[in-house]
Amino acid sequence: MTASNIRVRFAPSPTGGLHLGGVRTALFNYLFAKKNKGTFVLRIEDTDQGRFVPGAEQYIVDCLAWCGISPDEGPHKEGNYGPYRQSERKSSYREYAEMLIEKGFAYYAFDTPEELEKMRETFRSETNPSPQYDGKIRMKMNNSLTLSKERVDELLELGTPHVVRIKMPGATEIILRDMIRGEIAFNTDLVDDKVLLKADGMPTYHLAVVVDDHAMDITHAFRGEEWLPSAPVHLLLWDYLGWKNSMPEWAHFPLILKPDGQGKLSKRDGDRLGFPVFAMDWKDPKSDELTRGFKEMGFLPEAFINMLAMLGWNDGTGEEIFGLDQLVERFSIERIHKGGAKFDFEKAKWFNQEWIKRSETTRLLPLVKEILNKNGIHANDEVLERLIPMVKERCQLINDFIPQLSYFFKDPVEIDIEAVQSKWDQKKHSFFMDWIATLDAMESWEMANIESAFKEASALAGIKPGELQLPLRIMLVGAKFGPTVFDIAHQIGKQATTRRIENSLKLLAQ
RNA sequence: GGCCCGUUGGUCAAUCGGUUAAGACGCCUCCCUUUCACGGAGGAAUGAGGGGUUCGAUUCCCCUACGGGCUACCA
Repeated sequence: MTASNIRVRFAPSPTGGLHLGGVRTALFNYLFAKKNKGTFVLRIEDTDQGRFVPGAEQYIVDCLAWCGISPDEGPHKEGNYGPYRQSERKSSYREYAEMLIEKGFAYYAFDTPEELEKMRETFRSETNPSPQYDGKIRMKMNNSLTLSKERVDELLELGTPHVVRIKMPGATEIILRDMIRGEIAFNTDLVDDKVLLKADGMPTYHLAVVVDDHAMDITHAFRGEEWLPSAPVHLLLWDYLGWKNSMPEWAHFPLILKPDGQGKLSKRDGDRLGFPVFAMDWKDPKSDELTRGFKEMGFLPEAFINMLAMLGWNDGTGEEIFGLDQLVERFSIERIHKGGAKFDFEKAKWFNQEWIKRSETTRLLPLVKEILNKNGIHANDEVLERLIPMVKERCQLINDFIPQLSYFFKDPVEIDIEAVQSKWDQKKHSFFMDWIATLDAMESWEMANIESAFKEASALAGIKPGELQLPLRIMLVGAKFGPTVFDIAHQIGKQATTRRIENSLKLLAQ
């Protein structure tokens, strides 16, 4: 087990809740790193102060921890490549931007936002709805390519706001080799002069990703498909900066799409369709708006991760239930799909149910206990150890343990009396009256005894036991669900059993 | 509009030129159970369209259609 020099990173922006797609990108990075005995780095891309949201970084760290895919290095776990926040690396970017200018691969641009808007307006047309700052128009703009050296120096000296743009070469074909998609060719004539360094001195993603991937010795750069169009810029930068030989291998992951309609999955879809999109609850610090997460909705992290891994990847065997260790063992970038996958919440819940079914009681107990506590039911471990195995296969979500377990602790409030009323008669009433008396006299409260007493009494009354079981269930549980009735009676005890029967008999008598 | 990526049942998907085109979710039927669930047995449902290449295309190529992404001093 020797450590390799494989290094990958997950590089989110701390702008809000951590989205499904983000977690999957992190997961695939993690799996690849672990599979290859490499290092998984977390880098915070907080270069946009306008979108920075306090608390979002800690939230990301917490989400990854919940999922069991914590980074080996990051802002909260220092390694040899820190700092891991781009805002703290700010000073390093400008020198690279200037190096590019010196080499003639980039230039200063002094155009104001208004001038840029004006440019877009004047060049906008039917055939060109979004004009770019590119090779065709850069000579018409306010930059160090069009201004005299003296004027540029003067402007810089005056502290005039400016950006640095890459000077895209003309008529060049750039080829990206993608581990999933193979070779993809781009024509540089069609790519614009992207801003590399913003007026506030912060780099854009384009510069930062290259500088930092290089600085952090990243060997494999994986990200979402939305980055494909700007890949030629990144490729060029690796070349221009003189690092071509150490450029990482690339892979662009397919997107996770909306279950209905089209487009990539967004937080709004979750709100609209009633399922979570974020890993954990996220409370926006500005609006105080709370967005529900998979964790709080009752998902096991094992299931969440498993479901995510199978969205856009599989190992070809047809097996679907994998723990993190198995995923690490079987994972391969090459088997990731090219096409996007629509998110299916029903399937997600199925994964969770499978994991609940397979989980040991000791795994489930603290989670069940917590959720019960929140709902005013304080059960001790001993009781829960008996009860959880009885109901767990009926639960898709951890939260389902509430209805499945609460009648063991509290008499049902809502009793589906209508379910028995239509077939109710005096004979059945007498049966239950008699049976209560029998129960009362019973000295050993064991399930077998309860059941045999029930069968004997029903034979005596001349009613099929089956016809009496449903009423009994309604009396004890309040509705048509739950394990064997005699099991329930046994668990809740003699007192509760007779009390619940009596209460229901009163209701039926009305 | 341009550029790029994609397209096997409703959804997730296997197949890497020759299969009755797996499997899973969901749906339906039945069995187990006079509850619900689990479990078991079945069922309906798929290669976007058109050209090639080939003895043979879901698989390779081209075109079209459709879907998606990008087209910010956001990532």
